Amino acid sequence: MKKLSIGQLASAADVGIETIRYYEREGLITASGRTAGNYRYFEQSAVQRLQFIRRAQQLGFKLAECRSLLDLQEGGSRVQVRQLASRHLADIQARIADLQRMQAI
Amino acid sequence: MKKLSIGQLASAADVGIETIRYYEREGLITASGRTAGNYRYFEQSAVQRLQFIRRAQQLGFKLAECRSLLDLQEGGSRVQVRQLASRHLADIQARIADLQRMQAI
DNA sequence: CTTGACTCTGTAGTTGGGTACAGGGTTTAT
DNA sequence: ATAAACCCTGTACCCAACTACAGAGTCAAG
Repeated sequence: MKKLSIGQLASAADVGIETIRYYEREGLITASGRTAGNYRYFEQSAVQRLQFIRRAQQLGFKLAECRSLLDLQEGGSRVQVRQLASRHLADIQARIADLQRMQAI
Repeated sequence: MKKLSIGQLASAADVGIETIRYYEREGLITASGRTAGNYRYFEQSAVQRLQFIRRAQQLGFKLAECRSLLDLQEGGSRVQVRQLASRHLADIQARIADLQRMQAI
């Protein structure tokens, strides 16, 4: 499969280039290599990875939590990912119920 | 009903004193008055107001959005509050569904 | 082979949402 | 009446998560 430059990845995943470099520094994503001229290149799967991060983030996961989720995923322990995620989702659903219960809303 | 000092309000609503003063600066809460010695005092209802803010925040509302919600509430337009909130909740639920749909999780 | 778009590192600035004093005045319990 | 606990303003600092350069090197279309 064709590799992606950082700019191509950025527009495919709809995030900024600087954001990708930031995520790399924070250990959330890794370029699969560098060109002779030191340009990063990424696998197509990086698009999904970024989308995963974005979604988890929108659900209130912090970047460090996203990293944990991705690490677990990497280690192949789907069960743990599911547990971590559903604990978080349960939390969110409780908060929603909470808010809905408030007569003010 | 007995009024609350900022410290009493803070512990009743389980937020920091500095946070309350910050919310006041940002227009999210107002002291109902000041003592002769310039101490703020708050109504009991301020506790609910702070809890409302905290809950909305945990659901991903920004402080400015909380302020809008509270303003609408103040204006008595429950319907608009409900609309704004449920639009947001729908959004969250869509994101949850989204994440759940990702086979990765 | 040029030129314009792209990327590199490094550093600095921004925004949102607080949190921490300093240096002072006020309340309250005894 | 006095000491401990509380509160005041103002300013500065903090963290997360970006975002914006600067100055220099690289790539690709014509």
